[in-house]
Amino acid sequence: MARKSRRDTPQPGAAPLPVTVTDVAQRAGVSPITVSRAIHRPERVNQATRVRVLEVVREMGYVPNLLAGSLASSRSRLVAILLPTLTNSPYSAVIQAATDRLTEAGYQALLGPTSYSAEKEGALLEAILGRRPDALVITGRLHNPASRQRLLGAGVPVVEAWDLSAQPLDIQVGFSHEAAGRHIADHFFAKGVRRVAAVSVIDARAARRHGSMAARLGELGAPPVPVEVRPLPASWEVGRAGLAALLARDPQPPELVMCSSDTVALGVIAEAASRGLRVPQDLRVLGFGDSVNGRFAWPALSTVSIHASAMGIEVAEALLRRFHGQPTETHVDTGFTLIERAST
Amino acid sequence: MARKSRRDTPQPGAAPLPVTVTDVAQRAGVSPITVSRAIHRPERVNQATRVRVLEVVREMGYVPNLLAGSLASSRSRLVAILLPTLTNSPYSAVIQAATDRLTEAGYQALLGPTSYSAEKEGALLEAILGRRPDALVITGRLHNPASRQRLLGAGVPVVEAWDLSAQPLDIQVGFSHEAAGRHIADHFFAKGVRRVAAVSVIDARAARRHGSMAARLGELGAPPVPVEVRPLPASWEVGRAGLAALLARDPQPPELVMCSSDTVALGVIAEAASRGLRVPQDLRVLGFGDSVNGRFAWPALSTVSIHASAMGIEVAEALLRRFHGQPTETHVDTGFTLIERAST
DNA sequence: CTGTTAGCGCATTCAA
DNA sequence: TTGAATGCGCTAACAG
Repeated sequence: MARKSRRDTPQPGAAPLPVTVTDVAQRAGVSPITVSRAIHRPERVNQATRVRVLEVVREMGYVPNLLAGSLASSRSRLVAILLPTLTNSPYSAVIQAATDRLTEAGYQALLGPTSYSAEKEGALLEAILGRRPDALVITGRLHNPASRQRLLGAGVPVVEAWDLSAQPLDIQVGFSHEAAGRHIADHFFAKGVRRVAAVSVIDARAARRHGSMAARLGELGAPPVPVEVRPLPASWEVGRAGLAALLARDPQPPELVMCSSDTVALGVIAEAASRGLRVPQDLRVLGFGDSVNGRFAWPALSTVSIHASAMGIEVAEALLRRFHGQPTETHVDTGFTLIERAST
Repeated sequence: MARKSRRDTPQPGAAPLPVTVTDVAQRAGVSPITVSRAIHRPERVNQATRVRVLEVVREMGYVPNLLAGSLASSRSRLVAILLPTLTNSPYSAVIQAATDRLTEAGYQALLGPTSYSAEKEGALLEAILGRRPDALVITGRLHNPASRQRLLGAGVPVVEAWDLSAQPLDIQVGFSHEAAGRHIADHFFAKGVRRVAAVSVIDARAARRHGSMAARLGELGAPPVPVEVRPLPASWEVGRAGLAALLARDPQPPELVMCSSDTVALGVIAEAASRGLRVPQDLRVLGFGDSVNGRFAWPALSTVSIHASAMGIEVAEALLRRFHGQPTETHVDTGFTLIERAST
């Protein structure tokens, strides 16, 4: 025979069974569905009934089982967010903001770190899709192209956050690296800066930035931009060695060094200091990301801020609109801001 | 009448319904339970059957609905991890390691940022418990004491990660701030260091560390330890102002400045540099957390490393043991290591 | 080794 | 405004 309900014969020694709608309903003298409504659609329940039911809910410590609720309603109120890693993620501020907003709206974030082999990425995706999230947010890149296909087939809204690229899966929220590069060129050219160099780690996005900057400077008539590219990870050492290499090529320091990140920029500043070069008088330094300054209060680092909070909120808002059946734009540019501090 | 199955009359225009066990079972010519077993307990299924079923699974792109599975089995394979915030969390490395290990073992991490009002913390907990996690991991502190009660009542294993405190909820994995303080005292005293000062943000844990260090130094016969305590957040500025204040009190620099974090320590180093004090020749500087060096390759910062990865793995292992019904220690000390770099 | 039966806890649908 | 019946998709328990 099949199993009998665990609730039929309450074992004395057994662990206390979690309270269910039915338990609450019995105590309150109503049907289970009325309890459900009292919680989720209070306006559709008679005031007196509602008060009584909610009182029982409180005193019994009832916590609705969202697994059951999700299964029954086919809405999990779960938004899965893929990110490369929890530590040192440039996306964490975006994710934090998105999570906050989604939480307000009654959704929960399910975070999935993808920084494994492309093979394990598949397993992760499977595990995530198995929870039937109402949407997916991707930050960083998917290693496995098959994963993209799988997402498309899942019939779930997908937001790609951070940068705007050519092949959107569904919704994109981010900024344009090319626009950032051009903006930097225009800004400093207008200030009279001509001789510009770049120090960067090996990174396709960083390359798009300094590539666009160099191209724009070329259009404006500035001299070519020497670029020092060095292997990951981004560290102070990259900046130090980068500036050293630039100066080895040409002893006259550039007027501006554009860096692939704030961390690298700090290294450039350190190297400049050790050579007696004053920042910004002798050498301007531009970082990227505004990820360092807030934490370390370094006054001499200019940077490009990418509006992480605004971006996260846009991610959430776009999804909420989609959930509510409202029309959704597929391309949200949250822009960036060039922040000048003492160094420039 | 009650609703009819959505599957009864497949609407032509409707979204494609997700594949279910039943769909797979029919195609493979077996019963649903056999499909379930082929996936989760392959060893209990005939080789030929299994191969055939898994083939159908693949070709139909079947992704098991974990909501339904969890509901039926009362095991969600979800481990909820509470953390203060995603950004700049000192716990992120611990969480990353724990998540990795849990993922390997077939569990998923559900992250919940608690950095809201104590009131919202209750709502977050409710939302999390509603997913019926198999365990909870807490990093940082719960704002609301009522939350602790709620957790105890939930009948779910709880791990408190990071530090060892007096009142364990269930399992604790971490290190002792007092032991760290004493270790620092013993270590530097043995090296002949006597005049020690501390710069710290307002933080109970940091206070436990420098308090223990000062007490131990007192026992050893060293002079009293002046302490500069400043408001959060921890920044370079704290370290700069802290050292300046110490030197204002006593122009002769201490032999060692113990800082509440690496960030603060970098500020002390910067301030020392600006005053022409050599680190470590004139002044040794000790940070805490080893959170900065890996990213910024700063060679002159000694620190206390708290073994975040090991800690995260211990968190996961403790839970896995508990899940498997094995005896669980309630107090795992993952220790710390004093890392000396050029600055000391 | 495989199948049958029933139930996990809730929300949807329809009826009263 | 409230309730009854039923199904969401899966797995535990037992029978064969």
